[in-house]
Amino acid sequence: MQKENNLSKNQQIIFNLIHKSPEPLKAYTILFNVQKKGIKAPPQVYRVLDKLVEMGKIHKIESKNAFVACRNSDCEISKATAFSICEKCEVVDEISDIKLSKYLSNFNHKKGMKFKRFNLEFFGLCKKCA
Amino acid sequence: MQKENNLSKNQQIIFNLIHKSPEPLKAYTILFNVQKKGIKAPPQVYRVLDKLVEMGKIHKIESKNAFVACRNSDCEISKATAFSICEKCEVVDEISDIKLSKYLSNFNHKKGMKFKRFNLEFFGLCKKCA
DNA sequence: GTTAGGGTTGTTATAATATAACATTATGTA
DNA sequence: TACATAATGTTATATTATAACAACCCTAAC
Repeated sequence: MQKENNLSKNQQIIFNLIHKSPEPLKAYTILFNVQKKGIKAPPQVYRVLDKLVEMGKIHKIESKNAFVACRNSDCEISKATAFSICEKCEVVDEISDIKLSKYLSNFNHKKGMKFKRFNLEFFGLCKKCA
Repeated sequence: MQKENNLSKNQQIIFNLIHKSPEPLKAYTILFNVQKKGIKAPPQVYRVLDKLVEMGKIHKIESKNAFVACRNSDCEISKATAFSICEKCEVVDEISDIKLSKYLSNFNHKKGMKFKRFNLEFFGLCKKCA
């Protein structure tokens, strides 16, 4: 079992890269950037990405097939994620809004489905691009 | 300009297929199913899908790269979409909840971003699978 | 210390998803 | 008619993601 916050070599390399990136990174962008560090093939990247998502260290922006580091202590292992995405400059911000998070976590589907997790993506123009 | 609700041949073929499907359809599944009707290549499918999304006739389930017909009069050209997704049987339902839709449409980001659109995906187990 | 198990890594090949670029045909409208 | 716009057809290719298998490295139990 993975120790808390104790990342393996490849996990650390890829997490660092994503963490210091101001923008979401795509799997192959990551691959190109870590090849000099010995991570040479797609499966190595995708495996680490899956693991980091599972740990809640990063999130996948589904509409962009790209990954960002988690900046939020409220999303508890990626069970409640929300992002704002600028359609022009493509800046992505993780939204930390406890009210929003609670509202959605308590939302119950009419058809009796019990939700374990949600992902919300807002699109628009950021302050700079508006 | 496309007349309201007046679909072209390929659009009609692909919309019909998606509309009558109980589950989200992927682009290549669609392609295989319409090849007998003369739609032979991926770009033909993707173009129609883009157009139908733009018209609000279908929605893309981002986490599944699949498409469902819009069952909802409230999402006004796909500006406010929400889905429930069963992680076991993969059933997807479009959520029509005016309160939820209003709540999210009125949500304002702290950083001053003005949202034009959102997409929300809930995950869990449906009644049957729970 | 050895050995068994789980997690991680390395590697090759290939599957699945999506778009570029360009030629052609239809449709609506001045 | 003639022009503009949308839709279609086609080939090739780019991008995103996984299958499958071998090897390695812990560490906990015997």
